[in-house]
Order: sequence, then structure tokens, then C-alpha cells
Amino acid sequence: MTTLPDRPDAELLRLDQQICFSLNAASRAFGGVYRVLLKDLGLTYPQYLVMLVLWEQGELPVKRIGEHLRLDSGTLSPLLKRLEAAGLVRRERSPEDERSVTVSLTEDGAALRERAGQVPRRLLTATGLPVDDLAELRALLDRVTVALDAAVPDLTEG
Amino acid sequence: MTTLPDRPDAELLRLDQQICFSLNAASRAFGGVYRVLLKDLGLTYPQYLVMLVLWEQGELPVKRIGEHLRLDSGTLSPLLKRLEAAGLVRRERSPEDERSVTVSLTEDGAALRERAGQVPRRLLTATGLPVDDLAELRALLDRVTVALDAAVPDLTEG
DNA sequence: CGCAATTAAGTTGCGCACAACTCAATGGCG
DNA sequence: CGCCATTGAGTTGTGCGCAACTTAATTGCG
Repeated sequence: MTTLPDRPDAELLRLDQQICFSLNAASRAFGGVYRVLLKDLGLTYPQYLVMLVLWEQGELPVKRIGEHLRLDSGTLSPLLKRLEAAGLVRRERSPEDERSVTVSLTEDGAALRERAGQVPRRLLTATGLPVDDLAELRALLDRVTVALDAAVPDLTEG
Repeated sequence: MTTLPDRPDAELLRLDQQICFSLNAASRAFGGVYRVLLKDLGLTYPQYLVMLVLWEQGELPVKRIGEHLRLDSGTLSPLLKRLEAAGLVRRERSPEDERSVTVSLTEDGAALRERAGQVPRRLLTATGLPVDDLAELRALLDRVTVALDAAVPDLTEG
């Protein structure tokens, strides 16, 4: 067990602040850099994430996209509509299951992949961290995410 | 210099995905836990951050709150209005500088601090990480944030 | 002094995240 | 078979984040 050491509440409060402050700040700093990098692609950061999934997977029902990105239809439906309006994706009811909507890339959407090719390298450079540190950061974030997700049900009931 | 090693674009693209995916996921996972923990305080997570600043600093102009949290008036003005409507803060034009609005805690706002006392410990427990790892996570996040902020101007022009 | 530049707060508009809901299609069980 | 619970997508409403803008007060410089 990784129980919390005995520390005064004041210290915990300070640490808590630093963590939530830091995560918030980092998240928004990433957003700011992505906003600049994606500007001439005409994509927002969440739209870019959806495009990444589609570039890798080819075509997917909305449900699957949501599972990859932890987003529900309330977020994805309007976002996909905007991507469709921009001519980057198609949305079609699945013939096998009329409840499902399959999202696929248009020619323009697939072509955008080339223009987005520089984004990852520029982003990694902008972080200023060596690749090893980034890998460690990712590992810590993933561990926290798993633990937090597992904790929510307990907190909701208990 | 921490230059990027020579790696194929495909690998960079994958790493990039993992980092942005991970940060996004972690950020929203934190948000989910905070939402549960703050529910009976009647606060959202950003509102909680503002209250933390006020509990620590006593009273501040909107500008200073924004500097602590990296938020502008476009975000803070409506948020502070909601806190005022909830009876937690007061907003008053500063007599010395009529442009500035001083935000201070009401009695209810100050009293809420006690009820929020359990939040940090419960959150730290929910992360499932020992305090040392959290400190390291925070350090990595802060380094990334500084680097990303510094990179934005270059990206915007160059 | 007087006027232009700057500063603080607020407003507007857009997109995202999420809860709560509707609606239609599907699946399962008596 | 028929009915009801479940599932997938979409809609509505609220709040946050940010860019671009407005307004009013202040500063500073000729």
C-alpha cells in the first residue's frame, strides 16, 4: 500500500494546490501550443485528436471514437458535425445497426494527414524535455488516471 | 541542449499521441474526482481554485487572481459573478483605482474553508501515488509548462 | 496641461466537457 | 411472438477557456 504519510493538513493543502495548479497549467499550456500549431490546419485540439484516431484506424463508429478519447456523444456529435461541415469526414448510418453512425475520412480529411506531419515533432521540441522524461511523465499521468478513475465510484457511494 | 534523438516520424507521432492523450485523460480524470469531492460544497473545480487563492491571500483584485491561476477576465468575470450570487465572495470597486475590482470573502465564503478541509487528503489518496511520485509529477509538469509557454511566441512568429 | 497609449474589468461569441434527457433501433426474456 | 430493458446517437443546458472586442480609468509624454 502507498498510504499517505502523516503530514499536517496545511502541508497537504499546499501540495494539493500545487498538483492541481500544475496539472491545470500544463494542460492549458499544451492547449496553447497546439492551438498555434493547428491554426493553419483549421483544427482545434480535440478535433485533431479525433483526426489522429481516424488516420490510424481508418473508419469507426462514433462509439469507438469516444472510447479511444474518453468522450461521449454529447461532446462528439457537434464536434463531428463541424468536421463534416469542414469537409474532412463523412457520417453514415451503419446498415447493420441503424443506431450506429460510421465516421470515415473524406479525401480532404485523409490528405490533411500530410500537412499535420510536422506537428508532433514541433510539439515535442516545444516541451523542452528529453524523450525519456516525456515517457516518464506519460507513465505517471497514466498511473494517476487509472487510480483516479477507479476511485470515483468509491467516492460517489462511500 | 535536449535535442530530439533521431527517430522515425511514425514513432514521434505515436509518442505525441500518447502524451496528449495521457495529459488529456489525466486532466479529465482529476476533474471527475474533484467534481465528486466538491459536489456538496456547491463548487466547480475552477471555482474551488479561486476559493483556495482567496483563503490563502485574504482579498485580491481580479487581476491578481488571474495571475495566480493563469486566467483572464473573460473567464473570471462570470465565474466571480456566480461565486457572488452564491454568497461566497464580495466584489467592490477599489477606491484607489476605479478600474480595479477587489474580491473578498464573505462570512459564508470563509466558513466554507472548514468544510473543504477534507478535500486535499481525499484527492491525494485517490491518486494512488505516494507523495514523492506526486512531487516528481508536479516538477515535470512545471518544467513542461514553462517550456511550452516560452515556445509559443517563437511558434507564432517563426 | 492635454491627449494618446495603456490598463482593468466586463461582454460577446465559439468550441469543448459533461450531466440529463429524448428518440429510435436492437436484444433478450417470459 | 410481444414487451421491456438496453444501446447508440443526438439535444439541451450549464460552466469553463480563450480570442476579440468595448468601456472607463489611469498613466505618461510632448
